[in-house]
Amino acid sequence: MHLRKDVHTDGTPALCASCEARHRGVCGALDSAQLVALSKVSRKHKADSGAELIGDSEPVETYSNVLSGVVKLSKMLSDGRQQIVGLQFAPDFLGRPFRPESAISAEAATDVTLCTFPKAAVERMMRESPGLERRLLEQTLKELDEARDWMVTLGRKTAAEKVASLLLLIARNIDPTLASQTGSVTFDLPLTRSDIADFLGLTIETVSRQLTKLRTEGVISIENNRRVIVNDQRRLETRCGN
Amino acid sequence: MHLRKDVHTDGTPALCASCEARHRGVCGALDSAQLVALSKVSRKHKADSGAELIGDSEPVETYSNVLSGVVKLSKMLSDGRQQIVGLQFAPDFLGRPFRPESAISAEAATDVTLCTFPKAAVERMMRESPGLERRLLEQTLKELDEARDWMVTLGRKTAAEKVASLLLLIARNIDPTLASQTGSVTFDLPLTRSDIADFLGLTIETVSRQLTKLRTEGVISIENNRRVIVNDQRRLETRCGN
DNA sequence: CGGCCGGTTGAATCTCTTCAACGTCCGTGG
DNA sequence: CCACGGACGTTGAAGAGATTCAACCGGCCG
Repeated sequence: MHLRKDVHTDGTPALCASCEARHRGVCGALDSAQLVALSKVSRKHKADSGAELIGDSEPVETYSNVLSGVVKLSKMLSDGRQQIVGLQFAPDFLGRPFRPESAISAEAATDVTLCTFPKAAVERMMRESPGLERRLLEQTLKELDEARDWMVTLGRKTAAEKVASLLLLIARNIDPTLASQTGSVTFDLPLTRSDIADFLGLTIETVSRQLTKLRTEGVISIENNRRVIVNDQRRLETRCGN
Repeated sequence: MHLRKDVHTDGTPALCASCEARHRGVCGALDSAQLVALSKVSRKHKADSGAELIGDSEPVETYSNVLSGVVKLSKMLSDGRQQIVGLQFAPDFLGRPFRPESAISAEAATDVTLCTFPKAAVERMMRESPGLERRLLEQTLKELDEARDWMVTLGRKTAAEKVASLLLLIARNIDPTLASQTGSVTFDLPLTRSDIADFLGLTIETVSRQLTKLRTEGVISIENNRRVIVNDQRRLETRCGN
């Protein structure tokens, strides 16, 4: 492993010292002085799995960075049908700039750690620091790319391909250090079968059947219904239809 | 109708004088001097229906504004299955900042008029003018909202609801002056049955059947396979599942 | 212990797809 | 001028894939 000087270390607030959002997240656009200012009004806190972070069409007074865990973004039709429209992993930015209220709801899929800022503070900083706006634009473009990728999955893939695609998506995001490995990966599913169904546009029964199919075919192993071992990522990739 | 002074009229380049993108599009963020500078390197031109505007994973040297017509954005799986992931109407901005190549392909769904700029010119202007970056962020957020809305349609709606949703989407975008009217709307479908199928994640046969169903039920009328008359927008809305 | 939640599995059902035939429009060329 | 072919669209019948409904299992908590 190659060691190098961390250019961000000097004068960094304690709160931010070990924060991933300062490197790969939006806070990476801020200098020490700005970090100090923002850290004064920010709050690091935990939320349990299932906690509602942003309610549908409810005024939002804060933005957050996801520091650990997984947040699911979802939309619902009036009759209760639900669709998860995105998953957020550390160090994603959570919130919808320029809108008083969100059109989607955000819920903790697992226990999560968040760093939460008042909306006004972030927006003031956006005006002062074009770099922050740039980062936000980049994150938004990334999310747009992901959303469009997922539209292909939803519209054109079979149930088997959908499930394989989701496993690969999670494997690649849950622990980014293992990203695009070729070998085996192990992780705890951050989603229930019901969540998975809502993300894939399927029913829980179909999800269950496809998972057991992948298991009996030796592509994955499952322990305790939640822990998944992808025996060979490449083999999983071939089942994604891409 | 209320008349008011157009604050943008002074010193505007001839090319931009009547351009919708100067009001509702990204160019609205630019002052006269910037418009003049940009107009010197921009080119207004037409493309026929079916023309490929941005190829999949092909380097992109330009950005464009859509001035008239409809552009479809699509992605394809390796075996040829296709999904349209977005439609762009005037005055949408076309292009993917910060990426040397696009992950999607853009094709003229109808005859279109574009105003095209060199990538470098826009990016320089983005650095000089935070307002432009802001506009771009807003457009990107709008596209993200639309993409997520469509994910619900793809994942959770029935074929009938999908077709109704698409008709409403087009009715609301094709002529924005008629937006959210309650009465009847008439327009030419900018998409073939095949395009519609690729946007909705269906087959052309299913699309055709659902359209005839809407027709026989009196919700819409169809002339020449392309011209659609929505007899009552509210009745169409009730069939969208939202 | 009993009930509930999350998950799995089986059988019947249904929606959408697939395959095939047919109709219309339109430009081309004999 | 009309015949031909292709692009686009509609319709019908058969088939597949996912859903629905139901039963069942194991773990957890009051």
